[in-house]
Amino acid sequence: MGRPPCCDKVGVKKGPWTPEEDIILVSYIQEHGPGNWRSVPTNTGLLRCSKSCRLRWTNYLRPGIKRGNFTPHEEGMIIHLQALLGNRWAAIASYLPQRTDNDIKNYWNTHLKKRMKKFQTALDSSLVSNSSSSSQLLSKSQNDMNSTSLRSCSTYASSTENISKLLEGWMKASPKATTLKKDQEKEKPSNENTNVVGTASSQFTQTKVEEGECGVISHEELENFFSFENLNSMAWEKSSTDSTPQGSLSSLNDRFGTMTEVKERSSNRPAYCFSDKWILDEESGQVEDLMDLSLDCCSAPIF
DNA sequence: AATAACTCCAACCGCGCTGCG
DNA sequence: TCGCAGCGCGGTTGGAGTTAT
Repeated sequence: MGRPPCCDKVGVKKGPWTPEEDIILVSYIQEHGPGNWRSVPTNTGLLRCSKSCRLRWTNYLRPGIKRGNFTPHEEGMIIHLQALLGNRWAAIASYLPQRTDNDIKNYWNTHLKKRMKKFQTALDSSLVSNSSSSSQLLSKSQNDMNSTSLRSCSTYASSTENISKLLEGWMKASPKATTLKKDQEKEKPSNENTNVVGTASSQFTQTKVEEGECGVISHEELENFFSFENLNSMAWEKSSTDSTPQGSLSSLNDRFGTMTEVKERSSNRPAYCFSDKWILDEESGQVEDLMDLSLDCCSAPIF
């Protein structure tokens, strides 16, 4: 039943990629550009399935990928976006242009989810006892945040970075790359914030705009939705109910209908929807504001 | 020093969506 | 309209590395 695995073929290699394989893949993509993954294994002689090639490229070899060292700001973005979008890692990743969905997903699962859970427990007990230990909580949580974000990453990543750097040089020189860049440029909304967010973000923005995700939502509704109370309750809901996106996403759906419904309802698409703007605005400091707000509101930090 | 327990992340798997013939 | 191929996404896993005992 179901589709047979794409890597079922005998002779298809699995497991970690070697630098040699990376070079072969990168060279091929340099020549032909990313895409048409089906033909990659046959044309390169790599004993990998197309899926594996695509994954390796998108998650590690693609130029411009930043690895390890999530900044507190990035963490804040992830936490808010996760609360807002649920486990839609690709969507979240589009707001963090240098991070891959896999990276964000891993980081959430290994660091942030635990921390949120831990914090919620602490918050619950502090609310019950109505103690005034919030400042201690804050400093501890902040220390935790800082120490984790200072951690570095895998060993092979460095050689991957080298390949990426080599590739960046090619991206600048290659006419294909220029075309690609142009295409991405076209997707950029004409908003001054875009220079911060980058192409991946604009891609998502466009996707969202195409979906008409926000077109029918009133500004007021969204402001209510993004109010601290909602953000917080969603975040806590989320962190306490395993990893299903239902908590926050269903909140969204309850209020605004499913993506499909919204898509169906909307044909007039704003260049920017409110949630985009809100998130983009975070780049200029709203995350910090919200964090401050959270302290004021319930005497307890988000992290 | 040995090893058990734990953490982290690269890679895999399966499913859904989309486009095409 | 249907079936298939290709691609993208999210969940899960395996194993290397790290820490605790």
